[in-house]
Amino acid sequence: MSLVVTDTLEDERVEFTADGDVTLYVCGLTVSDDPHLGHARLWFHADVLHRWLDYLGYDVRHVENVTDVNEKITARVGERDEWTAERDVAETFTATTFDAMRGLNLLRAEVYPRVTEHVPEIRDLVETLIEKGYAYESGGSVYFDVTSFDDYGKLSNQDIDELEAQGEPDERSEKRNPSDFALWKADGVSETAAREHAKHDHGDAVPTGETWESPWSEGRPGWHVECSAMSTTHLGDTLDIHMGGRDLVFPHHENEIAQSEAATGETFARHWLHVGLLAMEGEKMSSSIGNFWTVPDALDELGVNAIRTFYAGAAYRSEQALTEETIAEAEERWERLSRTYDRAVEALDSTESRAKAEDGDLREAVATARGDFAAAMNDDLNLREATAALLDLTDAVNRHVDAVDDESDAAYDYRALHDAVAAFETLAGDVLGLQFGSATDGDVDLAGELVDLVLDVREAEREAGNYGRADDLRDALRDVGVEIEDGPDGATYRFE
RNA sequence: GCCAAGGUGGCAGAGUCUGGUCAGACGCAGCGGCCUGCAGAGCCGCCCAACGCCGGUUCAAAUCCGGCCCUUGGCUCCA
Repeated sequence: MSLVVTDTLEDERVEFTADGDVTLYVCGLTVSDDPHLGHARLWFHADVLHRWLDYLGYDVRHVENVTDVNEKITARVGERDEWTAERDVAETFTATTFDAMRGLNLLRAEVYPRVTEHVPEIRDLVETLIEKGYAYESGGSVYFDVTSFDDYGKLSNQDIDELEAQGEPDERSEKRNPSDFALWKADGVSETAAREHAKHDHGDAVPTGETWESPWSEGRPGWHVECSAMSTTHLGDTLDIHMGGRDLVFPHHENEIAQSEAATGETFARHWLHVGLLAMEGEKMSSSIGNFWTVPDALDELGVNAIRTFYAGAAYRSEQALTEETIAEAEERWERLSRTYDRAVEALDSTESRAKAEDGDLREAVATARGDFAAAMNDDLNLREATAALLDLTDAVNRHVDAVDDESDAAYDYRALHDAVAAFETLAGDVLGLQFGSATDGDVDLAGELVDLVLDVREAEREAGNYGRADDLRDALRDVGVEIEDGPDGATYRFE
């Protein structure tokens, strides 16, 4: 059973194969603002792919770029007092991006290359393209001649003759063909661009951004060439997997292929995986239209596990709807997994747990869940099916624990529960990146002891028949985020 | 206008490559039951019902072919 993925270039499902190493390049993001849940969807799916490849035994070399040279970044210079240059803005949002990534429990990439660090490699690549006849200098800028690269359009099925002119009017006049794209741009950011993208009024002090020396002009790298230069620098001429948002297929990824393959003569990426966009109430999740939910806000409100469970609710290649309903569903699914995990661990630790007890149904359910999970993951990373396999296992665990609780002389099947817990930890934990168990820091320990005290009081009230008083205590605890559940062996609680 | 991805039950979301075994699994919402002082959690059962529209091919079409409608993304550096 091997991994099958949907490859945009082949336009079909293909079997993924690689020798021991896998190189994975992900088009990260432009650090011009706080990242939102749309960006995080790509990160999540790249992360789960990375985790699944790890699980399959590959050695994954994962690189994710950070674009820190951009008109939108420049446009924000001066918006805060400490933002005196493009780099200041970029540093602020690079930091919030890394915080967000850590908060989402993403595996670290091997490298997060930044454009500002790779200008020499970018210049070299542009020079190579000029030498080989694929690019030309014009007015201090350098453009890629799309008619010189026969395969141009193969990823997005674009026809050069059908494409409309790209770029500003003054840029178009410098180009040989309307669809030629810039590899190097003379001068800094234009005043119109800086004003257009700005969220504040620049007045007379319009920032122009950073510029670098080059054989053609003092200027800035083009918008597509950075990914070609950085991926090749860190992962070599041919990538195993290139991942990105579907909105980048054209022109960004198309242009990356043209630049890289023209320069090296090698296949740039063996597989192209594109993640569908996140739709928020029918609208694309984008900072430009205002319905904007940042990762830090979402982490505060929902927590990492509900967010990751939400993303696991739809295939990477499909669009996914972000609505109150779909978020609520994800929270329920996560709660169910988490509660069952806690219940299994508790049963495992209890004195009712026996090495010789045996529940054949539970043992079979664990094996089935593992098999179904792997089959779903290999089937183009079908995360909803994979999660369903885990939820089937929750049924079996709960049935087992219920059955034992109902009979005073029965015992938990230690071995089966141990297997079930291990399956949750490996598949939901390691592969899906969910984090079981509540925090165990000092604050929570103290809170737990206090809750126990309140529960003792409540139990006394219940025994005295003062149910109204008992319910008041339960409601009060819920108000501060502690959920009480009465069970056969007394009340248990969970921190929400 | 051109390119791309989609349109499946109340919601969400597989299946389309390889026509029949699947209109599947899981979850949410809803209904009934067990359990419970009540609630929650958990378990069991139910949920009559959906393949955008029109035509074609076929013994057989969600699936193949043709046309049309609609949504989203891209063609202005946006995951």
